[in-house]
This record gives sequence, structure tokens and C-alpha cells, in this order.
Amino acid sequence: MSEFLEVVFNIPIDSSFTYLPPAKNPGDSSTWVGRRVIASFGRRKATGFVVGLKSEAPAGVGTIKAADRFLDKEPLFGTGEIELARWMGEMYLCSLGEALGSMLPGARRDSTVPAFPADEPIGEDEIRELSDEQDAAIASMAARQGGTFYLYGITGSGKTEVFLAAARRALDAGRGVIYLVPEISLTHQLIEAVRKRFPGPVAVLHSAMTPSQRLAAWHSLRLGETMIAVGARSAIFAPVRNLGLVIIDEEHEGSYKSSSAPRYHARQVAMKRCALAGASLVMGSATPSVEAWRLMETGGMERLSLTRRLSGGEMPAIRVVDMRGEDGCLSRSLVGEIEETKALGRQTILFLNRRGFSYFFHCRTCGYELKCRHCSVSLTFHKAANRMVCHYCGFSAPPPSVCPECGSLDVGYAGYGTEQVEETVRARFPGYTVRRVDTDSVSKKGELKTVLDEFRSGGVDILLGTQMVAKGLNFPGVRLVGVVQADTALQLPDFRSAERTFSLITQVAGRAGRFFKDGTVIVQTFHPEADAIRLSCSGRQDEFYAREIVAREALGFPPFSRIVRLVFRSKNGMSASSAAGEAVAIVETLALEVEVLGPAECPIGVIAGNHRYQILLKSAALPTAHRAARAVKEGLRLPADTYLEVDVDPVSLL
DNA sequence: ATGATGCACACT
DNA sequence: GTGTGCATCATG
Repeated sequence: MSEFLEVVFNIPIDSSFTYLPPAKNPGDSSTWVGRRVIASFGRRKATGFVVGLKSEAPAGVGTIKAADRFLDKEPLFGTGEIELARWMGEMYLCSLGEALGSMLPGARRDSTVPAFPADEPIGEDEIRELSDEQDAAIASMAARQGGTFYLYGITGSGKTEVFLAAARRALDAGRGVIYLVPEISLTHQLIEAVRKRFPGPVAVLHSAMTPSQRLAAWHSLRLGETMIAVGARSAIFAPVRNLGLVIIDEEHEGSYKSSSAPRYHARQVAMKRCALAGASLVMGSATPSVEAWRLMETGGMERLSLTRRLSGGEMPAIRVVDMRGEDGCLSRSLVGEIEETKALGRQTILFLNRRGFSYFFHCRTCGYELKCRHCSVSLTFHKAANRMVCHYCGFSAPPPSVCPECGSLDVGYAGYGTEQVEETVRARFPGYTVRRVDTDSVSKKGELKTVLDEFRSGGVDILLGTQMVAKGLNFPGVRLVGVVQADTALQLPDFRSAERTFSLITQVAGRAGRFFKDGTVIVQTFHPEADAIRLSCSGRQDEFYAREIVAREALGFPPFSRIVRLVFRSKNGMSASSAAGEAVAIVETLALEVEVLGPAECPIGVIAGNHRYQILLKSAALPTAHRAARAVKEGLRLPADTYLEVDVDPVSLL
């Protein structure tokens, strides 16, 4: 009956191709779908995925070739996974073959985005009595199989225990579980805890595993030998049998969004997978994404709150230090606290945001910053053109020489680099041992561990660096945590900058409160009045979300609209820029309810010699933005040296 | 994606 | 006349 294979390849074309089964060892036709094949494709051999069977060859095709051989003994994908891949193709505007290619474990390495260390010292032997709140959360989830839940709880409130209890329940019902964590290095203790708790093997999907190990884990899940998969973003594709529950820990983390095509979001894929499988979804964080918060408010997701710390410990006092009128990057308060900490024989951690990649107009007297009047994101200074430019819509203005707000002449372009802060710290504290960790200074993996070990043993007085230093927050010697420039993230030309700033401060404070109760947190800022700073430092979370949602609605940004971002990339700046211009022209002929922002140079205008221009397609309804993006993909003839990147629901607009 | 093809322009 | 660069096309 079924004589032909329907095959797709991991290339950006939508059509499928028809082959005869391999002449050698074709086996039973019921095992064909979901296996990979090696087949002649044009003049070369290529690996394809069998996505279906056909009883007839399509009309108008000259010769139907036979596939050379199957690459796998067993299918890698079931019909469920193929259905999910079809959805991904629609959602993220890629081909079925590209979607399937991204689902395979270890096709590419996950980039290591530093994340905060795990909340809980999980895996401790005795299982603590659960609190009333934890019991209530577990009961709510049990009452609604197939529901979507958000475990909203401060650091140390016992989210992991609730996750594990929910996993236990799913397994007891004979259903499988996927447990996602933001970064694979955080899985270690979790895996131990899961192994201890649940007899039977746990599949770990790991970027550091060899291909054969990954494939073995994959097959063991498919066969139902293992019922739990633990891993980073791509583990959402683990072929868990009879999926009953997906857990997403630290839901707000940006690493859940893929940074290469197809640019999927694990949270979004999880929602789809759970809907297809009738599985429950539970995510958790102390600082939910604004999208998630909005879903909780509108009833799309049930909020389960954990408000109390199990082992006591309050939110520490956070001191907000106004940097206006301070000299340099270290305020007098921070210097004083560092000295006192040293005198007590304790240690200091200084957080730096990522180095500014360009310059923002900034008034040192009143803190005023220049923002785009259309997009309310910071304008950045372009030296060559001598203009302040908006990277969303392309708006530009001449750089002011006096502050438009207060008239002060003490204006400039703000932002200290990490090196500059290090220099200042070393000069100010000559007798202290200072270590810096960031991606530049710790090139090798072991180097970070060495510095952290040195810090743990007390041999370092001041540890400074980017988010990586969060791993030092639970060391006993720490007394002082300083966020040196809380504003740098706020100034990024990105509509999520406030959300990220709020999240960083809240996470730092939460961990500080958990691990060193007698400690101090200092947040230095030029904008003590900004919501993201003010409301995180005073622990008024609900108020921050309420205000941020109002602001997003006023400007029509997500979750009140959907954005598709098109990036045109070329070694030749002119090619990229003109392609972006042509794309706008195409969209404008469509007469769709879609707002086109740009073309504008990307905030990071050149990466590795590639010039980048972007347009943003914004629409109240996703299908409209989809349609516009598809029209560009199909209608635009790109020169050979120019590439188009499509990002649906972008998380970072840099 | 990638290899093949065909056409425009340049140059021994 | 032949070679180089690119836009365009097909891949079963």
C-alpha cells in the first residue's frame, strides 16, 4: 500500500521530497516514519527525515530515486513529535526539516548564558515536612490535570519540593515528566535529587554528552525505559512517553529562547506540547516574565503563591544609593561598607552589568537620559554621524550639549566598563585582594571554578564581575553585595530593560537575604525614582508588574502586541541596509494591520564583520505579523552575501 | 543549503 | 573567443 517515503531536509525550503525505501533492508513499513535516511539530493548526499508515507508518487516528477539507507534502526520521532515540528514551522517561520533538525539532541551546543545558582540546596537527605502553602499548591495542581500553573515564590520558599512532588504524582499515574532548568550546570544537584527520589533511570540531556550518549538517552526515553528527562532548553523536545507534566524552573531566564534558527522559546513549545499531550505545565520563579504575569492576571494560568521562607531569613535591607553628585563609580556609602566588611574579616561581591556596547546621553546632575519619543527606549550615540539614534524606529536627533531637562552643562555619555571599575576598585583599596570574573577574564571553564574556590576559602576580599558572580552569593563569608550600576540594563535600547533590571535586583536581594541574613545590599543608581529600581528595592513586586503592564499597554509592546523581528545581515553594510528597505516596501504593499518599525541599524550594528539592520513587525494579532514576515521571506530576492534572520517574539532586541 | 546553469561583461 | 561574477533555478 505505502510504497513511497515522504522526506524533508534540514534546509530552508518548505516542500517535501518523495523517495522509494532503500533497496537493502527496508524492513517493515510501519517503522519507516520518524527515521532518518541518507539519500541523493541533487548532486549530493543528504540526511533527511521521513515524515510520512505515500501510496502514489506526486505528478510531474521525472524519476523517483530510492533512498540509500536508513540512518537509524528505530524511529527517532513519533507522529506526536512530527506534529509538534509542523507547528514549530508555522510558529517560527522555518521549514519542517529545520524544525526537526533543531529537536535532535546536541545538534548545536547551547550557549552558556550565566544564570543564578539554584535556589534550594536540594538533595538533602531527609525530606522536610511540607508547609501549608506547598501542600495547597500541590493540591491545586492535582485537582486540574492538564492545567497550566505558576509557582510564584521568593527564593528559598521551597519551589523545588513542590516540583518534585508534582513529578512524583505524574510518575505514579504512569506518566512522563520533563524538567527544564535554565543552564545545564545547574542540573547537577537537581539530577542527584531526582535520582535519589525516583528509582529508575533519569535521562539527562546535556550539551557535554557525546552524540552516542545523547542518542542512547533519546532512545531510552522513546522506549519508555526512562520516564524523566532533565535538561536545558532543548530537553523540551525529549521524546518522553505519555507526557504528563512539564516543569520549567526559573521561567524568566532568557536562555529558554533559542538564539539560533529556529528561534523557539521553550516556554511556548512547552505550552503547545502540553496541549497536544494533555499534560500539565508548571513553571516557577521569584520574578516571572511580564508575559507570564499577564497570563496569570487574565486567567490563562493559575498562580500558586509561596510567600514564606522555609528556613527563615528576611529580605535584607537594601540601600539605594543615589549616584547623582557622587564622584566616580563607587559611592561614599559603598566605600564605607566595603571597609567595614573588610574590618569584620568578611567579603564583598560587586555586580556589574554587561559592558555597555555604545553610549547613552546622560546628565550627571539630574540623571536625565535621552529616549525616543516614539518607542521610549534609549537613544544611542553614533560618532560617525554625530547623531543620537533610535534602534527601533530609526528616529534620530542631534546630540545635546546641555541637559534638556535641567540645563546643566555636566553631561556626557554614560557607562563604565568592567575594566574601568576594576581599576578604580584596585586603586581605592590597595591592600585588598580583588578578583574579577567575566567572560573576558575567565576564558577557560576551570578558571571560574578556581576563582570561586579561592573566594569561598576567604582568600579574596572583593569579587567583582557580571552575573557569574551570583554563584558566590551562597558562600558563608559574604557580608556585602553591591550592584555598581543598576542603570546599565535600564538604559539598553530594549523594551524589556525595566523588567530585566527589576529581575536582577530582586534575584540578588532574594539570594542575599537567604544566604547571609546579617548582610547588606547596596544598589547604586542615577534613577532611584525609576519603577524598576524603586519597587525592587522595596520588595513591592506586584506594584512593579502592575505599572510595567500599564506602560507596555500604552506603547503597544508585548504582551499587548506580537513582534516579528527581521534582521538583515551582510559583510556589506549597503546590501543589508537596502534589503531592509526593500522589505519595508514589500510589507507596505500588503495593507495589513501591522506596524513597521524601522529600518534601523541593530543596536549591535556590526557583529564579526557583519553589518546588521532590522525591521520590527508589530501587530495585535500574531497571524498578521506572520503574514507580513512570510511575504518578505517569499517576495524578497536577497543578494548572495545577505542573510535574513527571522525572530518571532524576540526576547532580546540587540 | 548548495550545486548547476545561463547570461553579462572583461580581457589575452 | 574564453574566463569570472552574479542572479536564477532545481533538488524527488
